[in-house]
Parts: sequence; C-alpha cells; structure tokens
Amino acid sequence: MAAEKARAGNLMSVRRLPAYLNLFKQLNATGREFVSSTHIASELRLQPDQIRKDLALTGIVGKPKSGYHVPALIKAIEEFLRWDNNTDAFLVGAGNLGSALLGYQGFAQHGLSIVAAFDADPAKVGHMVQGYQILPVEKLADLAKRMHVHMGIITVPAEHSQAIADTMSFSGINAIWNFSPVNLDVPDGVIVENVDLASSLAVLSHKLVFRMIQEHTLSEDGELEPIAIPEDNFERSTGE
Amino acid sequence: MAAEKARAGNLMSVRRLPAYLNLFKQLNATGREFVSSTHIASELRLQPDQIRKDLALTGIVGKPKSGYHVPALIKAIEEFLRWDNNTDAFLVGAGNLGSALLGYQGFAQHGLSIVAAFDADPAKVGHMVQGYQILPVEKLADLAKRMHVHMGIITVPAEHSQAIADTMSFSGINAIWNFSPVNLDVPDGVIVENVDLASSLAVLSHKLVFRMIQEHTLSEDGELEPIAIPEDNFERSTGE
DNA sequence: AAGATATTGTTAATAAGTTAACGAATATTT
DNA sequence: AAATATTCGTTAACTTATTAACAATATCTT
Repeated sequence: MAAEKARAGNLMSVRRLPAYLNLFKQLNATGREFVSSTHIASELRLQPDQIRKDLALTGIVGKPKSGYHVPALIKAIEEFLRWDNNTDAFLVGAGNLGSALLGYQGFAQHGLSIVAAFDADPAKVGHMVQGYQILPVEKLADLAKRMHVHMGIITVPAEHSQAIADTMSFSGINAIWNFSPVNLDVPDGVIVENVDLASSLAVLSHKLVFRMIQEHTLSEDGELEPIAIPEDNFERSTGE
Repeated sequence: MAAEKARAGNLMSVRRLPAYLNLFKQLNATGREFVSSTHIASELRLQPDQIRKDLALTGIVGKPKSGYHVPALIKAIEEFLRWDNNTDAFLVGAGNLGSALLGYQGFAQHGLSIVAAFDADPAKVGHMVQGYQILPVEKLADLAKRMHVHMGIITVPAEHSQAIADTMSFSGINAIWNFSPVNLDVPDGVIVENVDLASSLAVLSHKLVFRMIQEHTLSEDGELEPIAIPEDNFERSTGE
C-alpha cells in the first residue's frame, strides 16, 4: 500500500505531485499509456532523478525501457492525496476571494467540495454567492459537528481570521486552508496550510529587483533605471 | 545600501519578510519604537536566530538591549522589496479569481497597482469588473509598450495561460505572477512566480492523511475511520 | 538467442536551509 | 562606577532537499 511510505519530510515532493497528476491526465486523454521520467522531465523542466524519487513515494513501480503506466500513476497519486473520494469543507468569508473560491469548478477533481459558506457580516448573510446561501458564522460550530465536516477554508480579513480558526478548531475541524496573512494559533492536532499572496508577491518583487541590480548598475543616488527589453532577445529559456 | 546584500539563495528569508512587515506596522501603529528578535519570535512563532538572519539582509542593525528600531525596519523592508514606490501591472483573465484580485484593496500597500484588466472572451470585453473596464487581450501588447508596464498577472484557465505569457513576454513585461496551474515557458530574463492552489491543497491533503495514519491504525481493507476530536484536547500548541 | 540500449531504483555527494551556540556590546541597576 | 542581564551578530553543527552517479532489469534488434 502506498500509505505506509507516507513519511513526513518529503513535503516538497508532495507539492510537485499535482503538476505530475495534471500532466498524466493530459497524456491519458491523448491515449498515451506509458511515460518515462525523462519525458516528464523535459515536459515539466525538472530533473529525471527527482521525478523518479517523487513518484517512488506513491508506491508504484515503472518498467525499464517503457516507463511508468500512466493510468496507474493517476490512480496512485489520487489515492495518495485522497483526491479520489471527496472531502467536505466549510468556507468562511464571502468576500472577493471567498467568492472566487466558491465559484471555482476545479476543486471537485481535487477531492474537495465546499458544502457551505459563512460570513460574520449580517449584510451578507442570507444572500446568494456563486450558488451558495451565506450562513451566519454563529451556525458553523453546530453544523460542522452535525455534518462531520473536518476541513475549513478561511478567506476573511486578517483581523478576524484567528477568531474563525478558534471556532473551527472548537467545532471538530482539523484541517484549515488559510488564505489570510496571519500565522494562526491552533490546538495540537489541527493542521494549517497557508496561502500567502503577500509572501509570493515579495518573492516576485525581490527577484525583479535582484535582476535589475544584476543587469544594470545603480546610478549614484541609488535609483534604478527602468529596464528596456531588447526586442531581439526573445528566446525561450529551454529548448524543445 | 541594502541592495548590495541582495543575493540569490535566501528566498526563504524573502518569503518571511511580509510577515515581519505586517507585524512591524502593527507595532508602529501602537506607538512602539523598538522590538527585539525574541519578541518577534514569540509573536510569529519562529526562532529568534532566524529572525536576526532574515532582518540582516535588509541591511539595518539593531541595538543590543533595545532591539531593532521599528520605523527603520519598515522603511528598510519596503525599500528592499521596492514596495515603497508603486509598480504598475496588467491583469489578464477577468474570471472569478481575476475579479477577486482586481477587487483586493491590499495590493496598494505592497507597491502594486493593477492599471488595466484584459480578457480574451469577447463576452466579457467592455464590461466593468471591480471598477475596471475589461479590455480585449489584443490591445495588451501595444498598451504595455506605451505605458511601460513591466508586470503581468495571469488568472486565465490553464489552457490559455502559455499564450498569454507569450504575449506578455513579447510586450516588454518581464515579471509574471502566474495563478494558473501551468509551468510557463518564458524567454530568458522574464521572471515567473507561481501561486499554485492545487499544490497547496495537496500538502494539506497529505498532512491530513498522514496525521490520520499516525493516530489511527488502518482497518484491514485500507479504509480510514473519521477522526473524532476529543473535546478536552483543546490546548494551544504554543503558550502565550 | 544473445547483445545492445533505454530506463528504472537506489545510493552517494553536494547544496541549501534551519537550528543551535557563543562572543561582543550596551543599557540598567546597585 | 562597576556589575549584571539582555540582545545582537556571526560562526558552526545539523538537518533537509536537490543533484549526480551507478548497478539492475526489461525490451528491442540482429
């Protein structure tokens, strides 16, 4: 069984699995039955070695000369991530981002289905958003227990996210997908995964600044000149 | 100057800077002038050592016994990330997620301002979304060059994102914030930062599965029992 | 049927990131 | 004014992740 191999400490590999799954589904759709690590590597611009190591933890084995059996890979990854049977989730915070997530159709194929949406703002309660009727957050605890929901999605403003996390933890929710820029304080046993846009933007900003420093010298007062991209420099970073 | 310290290879530190900045702004609002690494550590649940190392790359120095000067920290981080002067950006893909980003007010304080929004779908072009009039994607190249916009945000479905990235690269945009689950192929010199929700969800799913395996034994057929959270186990993972 | 070849799976080496440790410096206190 | 305690900044150990190398194996070809 694949589950036994599920050790802590290969989170980076786990993080790459969805990309593999994506590719494999595309390949499967075109009828391709076997795929080699070298082919995956060239497609996703990674090292073949890394791919073999990543795929190893799903438990499936490849055949020399042919590669890996694509349908088996798909099945194994989906099982490994439990994306084969649906997990019910509550979403709290029916603002712009919450609404976007509620409307996103792709979660179904990742084993996630949002079954109810909540908001603390009385003005929003009762209204329909993306087909969901917004419920008052006071009802969350009771509903979570009755419906046995174990996953929560937080898309509220920063100042309210800790309170929501408390409510969720108290209601039997033990996995929180947190879209607010706050380091949540949760009881032992509750898992938090953060999606931090500011963090991501910081990396982009920094890379951009770093590249500017690399390619242009600073003028005396420390200001940077805008970069003009030479038109003839339009080449792909990788061949193929 | 802080810029000289901008080396590649401390991306993890860069990733943590926004969280520091956030905290420092809160402290500044309450009138606090100095903060020690130990205090930051207890607040953000990190190691003091790591914080000193992270802050070191902004170039500011702290005073023993007092700590770091909060306004100086804020200024240094904002300069380091160029979040002090605004960067103009184009957004392509006025769907749910794109609309959420267009409506997000918080980007201004991260030095980002979305100046125009595009879509390939003629049905969406011309309509107003979050105060932006949606422009046809054909106009992107010309506008980007004329307005000297260097940053692009991609929130289109996976199948169209590569084409948008191509258009952007060709139009002088050299930093792409990519919200589609695709490994973009871009020319040398163009920077891509990905926000991959599937990846994040995979980690959450896996952590959840892993915890279930840890705390419960598998039943014979490999099915997992749902976890009942003991009510008396409601304790914070860290004190204070 | 036997050799050649492509590809896996594992083990070793390198690099990166995190955690720990410790000397130096500065307020505060007696 | 001297001693003490707190905090910085740097160096070093450790852990984790990535990259590379290599032996084993199955398929294809002649």
